Amino acid sequence: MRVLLVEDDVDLSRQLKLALGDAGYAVDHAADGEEAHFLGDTEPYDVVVLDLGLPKIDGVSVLERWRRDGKTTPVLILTARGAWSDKVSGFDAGADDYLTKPFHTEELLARLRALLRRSAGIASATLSCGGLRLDPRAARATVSGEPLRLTSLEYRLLHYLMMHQGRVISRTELVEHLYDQDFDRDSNTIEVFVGRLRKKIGPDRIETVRGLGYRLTPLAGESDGT
Amino acid sequence: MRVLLVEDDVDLSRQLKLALGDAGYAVDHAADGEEAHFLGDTEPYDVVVLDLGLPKIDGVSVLERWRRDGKTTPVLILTARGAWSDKVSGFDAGADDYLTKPFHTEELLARLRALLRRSAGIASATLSCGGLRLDPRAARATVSGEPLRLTSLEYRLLHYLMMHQGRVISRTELVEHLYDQDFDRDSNTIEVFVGRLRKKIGPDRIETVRGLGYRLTPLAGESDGT
DNA sequence: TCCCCGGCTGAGCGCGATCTGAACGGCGCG
DNA sequence: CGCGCCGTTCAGATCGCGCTCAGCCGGGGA
Repeated sequence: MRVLLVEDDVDLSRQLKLALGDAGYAVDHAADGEEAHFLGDTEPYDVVVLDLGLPKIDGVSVLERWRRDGKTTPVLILTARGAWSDKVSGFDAGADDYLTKPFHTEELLARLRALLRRSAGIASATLSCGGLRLDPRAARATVSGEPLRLTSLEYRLLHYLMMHQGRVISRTELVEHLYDQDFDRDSNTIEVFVGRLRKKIGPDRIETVRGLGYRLTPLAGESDGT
Repeated sequence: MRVLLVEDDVDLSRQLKLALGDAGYAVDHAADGEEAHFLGDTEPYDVVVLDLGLPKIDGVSVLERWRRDGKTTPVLILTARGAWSDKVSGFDAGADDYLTKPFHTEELLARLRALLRRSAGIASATLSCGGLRLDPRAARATVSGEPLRLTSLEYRLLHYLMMHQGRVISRTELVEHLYDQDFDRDSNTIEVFVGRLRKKIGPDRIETVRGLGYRLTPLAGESDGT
């Protein structure tokens, strides 16, 4: 999952970037509204954390523009305590959630998880597919009850696949959502990791669709509608 | 499905060509308005992605000419940010959708799917015909619930047939829509692939109309559940 | 009936896509 | 500072796909 963090306070943004990174997100950071707007337009984020008090262009304006352009990426707004009007206008502008500063990193993470879940149209807090099960809260996955030992990237890969199970995901899409901006596009890391993941969760789970990408096959008996 | 990509920016067009190819389209590329106009006149595209700022002939003019000539191919326009007047004149000229640069590849793909669906007069996001069902979003097809394992070309073939079920499709038409420009016209690949497809979806689905082509027969008793 | 033409099919080939094992280099930790 | 873990790279192996070819079949007209 890839997140755009828009925050001008240097300390806070560094701290958040770390926390988000630790939580397994690929993080891009924008320090002002202009940069935020550009990045959000350019890169396919899964979710945006948007501070409102920003240099150059105000957060609300950035959000408004995105929405006017038809972007539906979930946005979580950070507001200063008591800045009530900000909150309202933020929601009006199309925010999906908000959080008042100061806050606990934990809460931010929880809200992000919820947002991602909602935006993927998934009800339950844990993902499952066949004997596979993944709990974003604990960042832990199991195959038929057995806990898996996954590295960070393996986990992220599995997470993304499970969020979009049944769909063919192109290598490009994976790269765009697992990594942040600067990443060498022609490299076969994805293949390598798919390989490693297969070795851990069983070879039949991830189907490769030649010329298109990969698909995590939801075995029969799944509820979850698209 | 075959798409004409009209874009003069070298980097962007290369990137888009890749992405479109990945998504299973046959892609032709025109780098200026003249070429675009010629290709659009000559080849039967299913959809056109048209950049507006073009050398030689402007995108809007190209579109206007096509429309004047009676072409109804859906056209998606790419505009530079904020070029509002372009957008308006683009719509006036007969565009079906627009996207402002920069944009996410995924959004372009989603909009193209929507356009193709709309242009075929199909409401539901998934195609169905008899026990056959095809979901373009997941790039997956099923026969009476059983998932099919189709190769890229088999899938494209089936997709095209299902989009035009009930109509006789000539071999030429198939070739023109499944491949890009340079393709050896006297070859029997189509027959081979029809054969393979029949083997996978059952022999009675695709009817041969001698001397004319093939027809996918929509059996009686369709309910179609979205 | 025989021949011609269009369509069908099984086999096989070449290429590019994908996989995989091994090795490298950075980083954190003891 | 040495060790182990991890992400990445590379090169060779492998495999599947799309295409061609050649022969077969079946229908229809002469």
